[in-house]
Amino acid sequence: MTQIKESSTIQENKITAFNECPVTYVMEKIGGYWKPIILYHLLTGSKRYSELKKTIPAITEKMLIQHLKQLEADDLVIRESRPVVPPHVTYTLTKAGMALKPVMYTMAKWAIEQADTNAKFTYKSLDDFPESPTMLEEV
Amino acid sequence: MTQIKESSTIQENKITAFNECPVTYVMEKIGGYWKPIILYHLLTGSKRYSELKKTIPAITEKMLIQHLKQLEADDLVIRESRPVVPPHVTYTLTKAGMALKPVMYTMAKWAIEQADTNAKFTYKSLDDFPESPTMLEEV
DNA sequence: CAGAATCCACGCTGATACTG
DNA sequence: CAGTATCAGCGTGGATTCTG
Repeated sequence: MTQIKESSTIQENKITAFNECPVTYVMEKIGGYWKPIILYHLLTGSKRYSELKKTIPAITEKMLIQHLKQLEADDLVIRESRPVVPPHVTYTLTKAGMALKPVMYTMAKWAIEQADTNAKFTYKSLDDFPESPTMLEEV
Repeated sequence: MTQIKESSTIQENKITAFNECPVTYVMEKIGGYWKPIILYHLLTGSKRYSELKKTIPAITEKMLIQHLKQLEADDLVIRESRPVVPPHVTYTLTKAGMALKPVMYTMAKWAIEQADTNAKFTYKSLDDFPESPTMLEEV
């Protein structure tokens, strides 16, 4: 799954920025084309692998698996597999993953404010965002 | 300065995610190793090019210029150059750039909460974050 | 059903050298 | 002082094929 080499200058700088800048830290966790979308869908509750694939048709299996693995390694999601035939795997957000909700909400709010004239964001709008009473209070 | 080709599948998907997902939209604006750091320093007020370079020693000139140009193209910073010798160029945040403050604050807060045991983030902590009375209220 | 493995193209980043 | 130009390396994402 495309291992990351630990050497090389670019990784050095990545790690440096990662350690120095909390914003970069967040980017590393939820960056990439698909991670926000995956997280978004998991915010509404646990999902099976096939459900995620169905909900995000454009994503390739490799990308879905890869990002899910990264999210799992980052302790943002929990993978539960039942050793049955056919396989049954569900993905659930951890507490840290749930705590991302206000972060993503804040980002989404800014994005929509800045780009409201363009009427973009067919995928997610603030209205689509999963409701949570604690979501705004905790910010 | 490394033009982006408008074709290719990867850019297609990038644009798709960009249009569909506001979180990705934000990432595109403030993503990259250095942009958050640059923005962070500009949050404290306008800076000259040489000041930025001095404050962020690890960055190469190319990366600094490149990211500043992108930030300018994204209407996050304003570049003001005085046609004198020696050149005098200052960079200032736009309103949209200033509006990123609560976004970055929220992200930083999450990052620090998740990683507090590691005592990371020598560069920025919540204490270092520029104070602003409107910052928390608007969120 | 839920992956794993391989191959390859693209663009980002960095190093170095040069300029008005 | 404030940039530009060029070159090369690396990692990421995509397409395809295969498996328990």
